[in-house]
This record gives sequence, C-alpha cells and structure tokens, in this order.
Amino acid sequence: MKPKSVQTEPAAQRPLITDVKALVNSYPRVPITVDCVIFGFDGEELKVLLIRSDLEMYKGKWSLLGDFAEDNEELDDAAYRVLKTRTGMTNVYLDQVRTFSKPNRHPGGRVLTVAYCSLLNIQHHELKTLDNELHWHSVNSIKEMAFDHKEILDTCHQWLQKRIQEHPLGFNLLPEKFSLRELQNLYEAILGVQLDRRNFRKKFAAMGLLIDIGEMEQDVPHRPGKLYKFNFQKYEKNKRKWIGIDF
Amino acid sequence: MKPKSVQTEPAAQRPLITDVKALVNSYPRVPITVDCVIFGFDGEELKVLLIRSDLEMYKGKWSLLGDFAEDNEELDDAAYRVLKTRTGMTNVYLDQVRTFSKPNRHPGGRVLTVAYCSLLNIQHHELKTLDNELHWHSVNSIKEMAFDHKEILDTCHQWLQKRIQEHPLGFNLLPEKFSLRELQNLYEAILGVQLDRRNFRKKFAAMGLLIDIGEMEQDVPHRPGKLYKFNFQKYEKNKRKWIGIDF
DNA sequence: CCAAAAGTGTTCGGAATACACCCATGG
DNA sequence: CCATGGGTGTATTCCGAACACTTTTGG
Repeated sequence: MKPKSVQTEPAAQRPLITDVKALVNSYPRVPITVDCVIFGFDGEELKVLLIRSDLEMYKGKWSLLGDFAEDNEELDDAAYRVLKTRTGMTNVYLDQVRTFSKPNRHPGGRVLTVAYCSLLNIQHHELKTLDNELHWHSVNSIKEMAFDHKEILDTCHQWLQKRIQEHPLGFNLLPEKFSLRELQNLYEAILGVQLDRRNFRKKFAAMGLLIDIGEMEQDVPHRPGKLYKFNFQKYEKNKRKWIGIDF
Repeated sequence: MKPKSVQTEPAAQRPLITDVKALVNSYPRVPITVDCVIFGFDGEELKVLLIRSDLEMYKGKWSLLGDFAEDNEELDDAAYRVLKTRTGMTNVYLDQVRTFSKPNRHPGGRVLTVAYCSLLNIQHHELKTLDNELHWHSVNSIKEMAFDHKEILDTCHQWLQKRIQEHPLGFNLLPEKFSLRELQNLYEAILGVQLDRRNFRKKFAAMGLLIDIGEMEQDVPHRPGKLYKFNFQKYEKNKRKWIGIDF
C-alpha cells in the first residue's frame, strides 16, 4: 500500500517519462512470425496449402506457410509477402485471425505468431514454386502438423465457418463466374453439412446479390446451370447493421 | 527462378535445419505489450477503465491499461496480470481481440500490442490504487487517447457489440442478481439502440436461461421487479451450432 | 391518487423449413 | 429413352416487430 498522500494527489504522483526509446529498450523482445492459413476449393473439398517443415525435428511433418516479420514490417504486410512469395498471387483475401503466444510453442525459443486466414481461387492459381513440396491438402484429412499449426488451422477453420455465414467471403474461393451448385458445394464443404438445394437457391435469390450473366455451364453431362457473378458493389452499398440477440 | 532440378526433386532440395535456436536468433525481435480494454456498466452507461498516460509526449491524454510482456509470459497471462495488478480482481472475463502492429504506433520505436477485452462488474469492484488517475469513463464521451488507443478501444467496442448478441457475456457486467430492466439497459447501452421492453423480455423468457430466484428489487421508487440469475450451467450444456447464411 | 416502471398477449408479416414435380442436356 | 442434376412452387411453422392495457409500489 502506498502512502495516502500519493493516492490523493494524482497530478504529481510520479514524474512523466521523457525518454520513450530507453523505456521501450528496457523490455524483453520477441521474434514474431506470421502464419498463413491459405484455403482453396476444388469444387468438392475445402483445401489448405501446406509445405513440409524445414526443421529436422519436424521432419516429414506438414507446416503452414509463414515467415518471420522483418524490421518495421506491419504484420498484414508480412502475411501478404508470404502469400505473394509462395503463391505468386496478389489481390488475395487476407484477414488477421488470432495471435498465439505460448512460450514453448516454438522449439527454438519463444516465438510469437499471428495467424492470418487467406482465401484464394485454386484455379486462377499456378503454384509458383514447389519448394518444400508445397501443395494442397484436404482440410478434413489433416491429422498432425509441425509446431502448434494444427491448432492454428483449426482456429482458422472455425473462424471461416462463422465468417462465411455472415460475410460474402466465399466468392474468393470460386471462379468469377460460378453456378449455384458450385456455391452450394462450397458452403457444404466449409460448414460440413448438407443443405437443401431449393432453399439454398431461394436464399441467394432473395438477397439479390447474384448477377445472372446470361451464360451457362459448359461440358457438363447433364442440364447446364446458369452462371452468376457476385454483386460486390451492391453488397457494399447496402451493408446492414444487424441487431438480434441469439445465443 | 531456381534451377529446374531443385523444383523436381522435392525430397532433397534443401538441407533440414537442425539448430533451431540459431535460426530463431537470426531474426529481429520486437517488444510486445498487452492492452486491456476493461468495460464496466453502472446501470446507465457503458464505461471503460483508463489511466493518464505516463509519457511526457502524451501528457494529459488517456490511455488503456497495458504493460510489456515479460520473458516467457503467455499474453493471456500478461493481460490477466495487468488486470489483477490494476483492479485487484481475479476471475474476470478476458478475451483476446486483435493484434496491432503498425511500425510507428509507439513513439519509442516498434512495439507490437495485443488487445484484450475484459468485462467486470463495476459494483463488486474496489479500485485498488488510483495511480495515474485510474477511473471509469463513459465510452461514448472519449474523443482522443494516447498512442493508437482510441482505435483499439473502438475495435474492442465493436467486437463487444457483436459478441454480446451471440454469447452471454453481458452477465459479467451485471451483479449476480439482476432485474430484466438492468439487463435491457445493458444491451441498450452497449448496442446504442432502444429495444422494445416486451419483446426483450419475451426473448429471454423463451431462451429459458434465466433463473427466477424469487427475490425482488429493493428501494426502488416504483413497483419492484423480479431478480434473476443467469443459468450458465444450462447454457453450457445446450450450446448449439447455428447454421444460417445471412449477410 | 399520482407517478413510474413492472408485467402481460395478440396480431401481423417475413423468413426458414420441408417437400415433389417438370425440364434440359449428354450419352 | 434414361440418367443426372437444373430449375421452380407451396404449405407450414416459427420468429421478430409492432403495439396497449393493467398492476404494484413509493411518495
């Protein structure tokens, strides 16, 4: 307990700090990484892009795409850099999900990582290099990973499941032109449920956010479906504030 | 571009790293802080706990409660430590919200901060010390803050607005026994809207998660309302998976 | 008896669900 | 003509929104 006088004279209780650099330098520092959970969709399954771990101790284990943050690099930029370096893609959906800070999560000492979720169109995408056996894995088949990457992947998958129901993210995983069947397959793959086809279509029809571009599917062994684009412009204009208690 | 042979021999393309400590040590390190946005509710308004900034350059400005992370301290623990040190409270709701990493966000050099949102019962709580003029501020009246703390506060407020509609967090801000009026005032204060009293009551009645404890409000200048507790146990048991596309 | 807020029900419209039939295409 | 999935409509149920009167307490 401090003397009473200190508590009752708030204005003068302590000298202000002037040397902020010295202050900051007096504290411990931590190496920071970003890890990107890059999801893709092949029309059937939700996929994630992984590499083999570089580390001897995780030999053979799969790992997320990540890197250490550079000096004075904002982490959004670092994640974007990882994405661009590994996939060659720019203009990709990317969002911060969560920071993982267990002191022993990295075998080389304390390393803090910020997880990012990224969605990219698996078709529009040529893997730039195949270093470290970079390739797509079915999300549901992944059992074990290097570091705490399985936990990070699970967190991002759950984040995506929730997010896709409230925001039009999913279109980042589809070609620009897509059929309603493809869209429904995407939702079913991500959410892990079966949806009623007619109600699904009605739902999206009622939203009024799909543009019928007057084209049809090609080369399908059955009646071809119409192709649509998502009306991002209209969505941005009408973004609504939703109030509704529900838990 | 690497030589083709490297790309087509994935198994042996690069030696595995054995000295992970050296690897980690070869990268830049960053000081880490946690900042706690501690919300409270006085029955009327949503409040947040702030102090005057320690720094000369932010003299007079308000600041969130935060601190640098210690060596090998998990950030959840660091946030909890800040909370406990400053308020004396334990057993407090705490959740990580987002990491802020702009390189110039701190005047003393690069400092990365992880924002936490905390909810505590303003009544059950005696401020342990009043160092740095620690006290409660009405969230809506805050205009300017030290560092990027206004941005962090806004982010956490929005996070809370969304979160409270989907999870029973709000009860952390109320006394253990509360009236429906208090509960409604809480929702209105956080969401910044007016809600219909009858529909609000019906909503919570239908959930079946409020326990009527058979007590009444005391010392009110009008008809006293019933007091309730929230049935956390039942909520945990029936937590449901919600599927419903809506954006 | 007056003020103030508690407590309660009904009606209405829109959305989610469940469900069945015809249509277009390729083989 | 058959297999496959596309495209559509309807009945029912449920939920949220709007809305008004009576009751209880303190002053």
